[in-house]
Amino acid sequence: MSLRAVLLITLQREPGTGYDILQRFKAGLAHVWQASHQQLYRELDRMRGDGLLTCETLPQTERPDRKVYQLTEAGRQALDTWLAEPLSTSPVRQPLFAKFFAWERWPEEARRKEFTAFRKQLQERLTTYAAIEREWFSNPETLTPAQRAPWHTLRLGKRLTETWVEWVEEVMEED
Amino acid sequence: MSLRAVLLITLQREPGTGYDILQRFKAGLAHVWQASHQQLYRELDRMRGDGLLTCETLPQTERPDRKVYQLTEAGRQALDTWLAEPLSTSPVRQPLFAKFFAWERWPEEARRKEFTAFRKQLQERLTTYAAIEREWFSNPETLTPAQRAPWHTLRLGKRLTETWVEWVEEVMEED
DNA sequence: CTGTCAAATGCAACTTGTTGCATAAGGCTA
DNA sequence: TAGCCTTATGCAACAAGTTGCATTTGACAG
Repeated sequence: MSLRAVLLITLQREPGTGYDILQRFKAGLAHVWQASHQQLYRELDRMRGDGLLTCETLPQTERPDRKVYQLTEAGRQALDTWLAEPLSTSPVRQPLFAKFFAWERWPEEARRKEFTAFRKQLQERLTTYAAIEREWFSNPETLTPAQRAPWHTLRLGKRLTETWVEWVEEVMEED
Repeated sequence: MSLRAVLLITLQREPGTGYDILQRFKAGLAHVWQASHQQLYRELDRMRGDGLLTCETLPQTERPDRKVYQLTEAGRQALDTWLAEPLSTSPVRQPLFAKFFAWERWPEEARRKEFTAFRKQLQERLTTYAAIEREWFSNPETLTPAQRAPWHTLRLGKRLTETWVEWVEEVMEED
């Protein structure tokens, strides 16, 4: 259901095509949700089938046609219903932690590589966050509550990632 | 693949039945991996089919039979292969963040309820962590590296959860 | 002039995870 | 004595996510 909800949210803010949404996923929405183009196109078509979206095909010369999706009244209602009901907790799945539980069989070199690569990923993520913050939230005091909300999510993402980095570095140092 | 890996790890430490593993999942492994009994039984049977596990049926009077699974050599090898190769990054999926992106349509009351329930979950998680810490890691200095590793995962879990709690409280206060 | 990238869409097969239901016997509680 | 909990296993249908492949045109690099 959650992919649906995310699509309802982005299309409610602004109608668009599968490709558009993919770009949004790569930009600011990247720390909220990620999905492949296959998944998007399939889900959009299903949502249209379920009456949550309308689809308008804009023919283009020199390019494949664009299919612009837009919320219907049923779509807006579905979104409101989803917002109103509390989220269920998602199951814990931490493959990295699993490796820690097999410490004896985990070769030292592989371990080091894993930690290094992982820290690099985390630091790249921090760079991305910083870029988003600069571009969209340069002065947080002037934001409206609705604009402030996504800023909060970014702040948390940053703090969590920092916590991860500290931890990996501690583990690496000790190892 | 990761569920497989987790099963290989737990069964390598000690052979057991699907039900046993389910209990381990509820106890110390709960902050690493969670899965339903249906998933476990199905996966165990497939792994046996793939030659990673052997299965011995212990008949019990007055109870359904127990099927004790144990790693084969191929199973140990599969585990080592998995440990040696670096983990791929898992896609971001944060339904709560998604709601923040629909702030205007998210009714205040639903928001408050969500935050309160969420904070409660986080605090319960912290309680669980504390219990695990008391039971298994009461004096960390005396641990061997292999015992120390899962303790690290617990520490990170704790810190991340604390970060979440701080954040939710900030957001609640501001809202 | 060949290859790759970007724009734009999609199908098909597969794996993974969820939900609902089922069985069977003993113990415990109202 | 009826109903639920625990032990112990599973099937079947479905939903969600992944992987591999395919199409069309223009632009740009080597």
